[in-house]
Amino acid sequence: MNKAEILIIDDEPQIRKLLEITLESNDYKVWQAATGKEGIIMAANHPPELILLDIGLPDKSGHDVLKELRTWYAKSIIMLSVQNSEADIVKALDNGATDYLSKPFRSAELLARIRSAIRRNQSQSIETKMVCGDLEIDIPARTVKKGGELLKLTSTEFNLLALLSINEGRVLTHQYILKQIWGMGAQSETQYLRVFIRTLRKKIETNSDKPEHIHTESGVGYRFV
Amino acid sequence: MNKAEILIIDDEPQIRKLLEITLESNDYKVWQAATGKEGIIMAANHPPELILLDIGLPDKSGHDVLKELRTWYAKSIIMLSVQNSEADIVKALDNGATDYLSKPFRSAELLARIRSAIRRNQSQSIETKMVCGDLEIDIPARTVKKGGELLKLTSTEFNLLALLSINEGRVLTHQYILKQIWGMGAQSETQYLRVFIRTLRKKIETNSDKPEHIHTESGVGYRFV
DNA sequence: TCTGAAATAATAAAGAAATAATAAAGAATC
DNA sequence: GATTCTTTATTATTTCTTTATTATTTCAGA
Repeated sequence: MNKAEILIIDDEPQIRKLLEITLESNDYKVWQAATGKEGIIMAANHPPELILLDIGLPDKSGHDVLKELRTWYAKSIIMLSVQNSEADIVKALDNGATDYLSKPFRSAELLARIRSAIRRNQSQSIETKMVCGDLEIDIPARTVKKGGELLKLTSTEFNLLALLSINEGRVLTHQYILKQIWGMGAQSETQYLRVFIRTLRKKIETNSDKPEHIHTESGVGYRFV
Repeated sequence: MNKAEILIIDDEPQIRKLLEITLESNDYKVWQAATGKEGIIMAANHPPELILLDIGLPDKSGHDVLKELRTWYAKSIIMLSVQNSEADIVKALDNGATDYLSKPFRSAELLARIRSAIRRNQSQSIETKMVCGDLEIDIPARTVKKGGELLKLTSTEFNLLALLSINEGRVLTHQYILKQIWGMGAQSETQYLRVFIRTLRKKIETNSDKPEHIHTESGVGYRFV
């Protein structure tokens, strides 16, 4: 089996060294970047299985790097920060971080979180066929069945449903959904999204006035259940 | 197992004596300093697991000692204050104190606070998914479950609960919470906070008249337990 | 340690603002 | 030409903010 590749983006050499030793001795392949810019380039050239990203970078804040990465990088990103910056956590997680770890950290905990994050990457690609109540979604075949009967969805509708269902249970922000489905330019076109959510609900919900699958989180986004 | 070491910085000999007796009989190793200056030197030479710091010191104010310690000392600092000094307490918490106790204090409460503070030293990383009694808070997914059932919180309610729960056991001052959730401009809008605490309690507490999770610290702030 | 005034907190409720749902018509695409 | 997408306008809903009232806590003085 191939070693899973992990990219470390952190400006402190001793932290990078510590992470490198810990990770390589646990059979990961490690890549390193000292600045946000460098990290983004490395991730683009050679997308790793997981990124460890420090919040306090010299060139640009880790939050900005996170946002930039999240425009195209879908796998796990674990944020690292110094102690006592709880306010950063909610922000980072809102911007799409997978998890969060405060420095200094115990290596057992680091490894546990990395395993969990990588497992999540994989489950994303494995569970391509899912059953949610009366709904059956088959992503490779691009089909959706409700109560055994095939539904007719447009391409965009299907992409939207697939995105939501892969992230079952978690809230996806409007921004994130728009970026994923319509690309960078559409991030503020919330109205698009509403219209498509409407047509989707009409098709997949038994009663579209009382949606069971697609829940609205006012001010934030939508959640598939 | 080693005894945890606690440094007391207080000018009143009878208080030091009382603390010494209480703590040593509970299996802590106690160090003592009568002035701020002395305390800083002792802490530097031999960093303890926890510092108990009196706000009213003769040579320099406890606030200054706190600030100086916080430039390098990351572990817990519990402030001791006389009664009727909310302003001091708020100031101390905003300067990075872990907790506070008003003199005279009951020894059971002292010991409970010390245990909680020392526990926090040890688990330095912040959990993004936490279980508190019947509550389950998952920050990345933005979900809260009570007794296994999903609760419906608004965006602001969730942010508030996330902030409180990340700082479990600590008192967060009104000012701090307002700044974190509503931004700089809202620091004096204490009434906002009360209204949101109210709606949160209604949703997460079994009996909102007797809140188990969100405790009020009158004149100071709130504490999540 | 009790008591009452003052400060602080909790609560309810209504009005304002922000956000979301919906319908429907015009553009673009296949 | 039918389907799908985008835009606009309107209505509905949710959330936030403010105000007023009541309850609780704190603390000084007896």
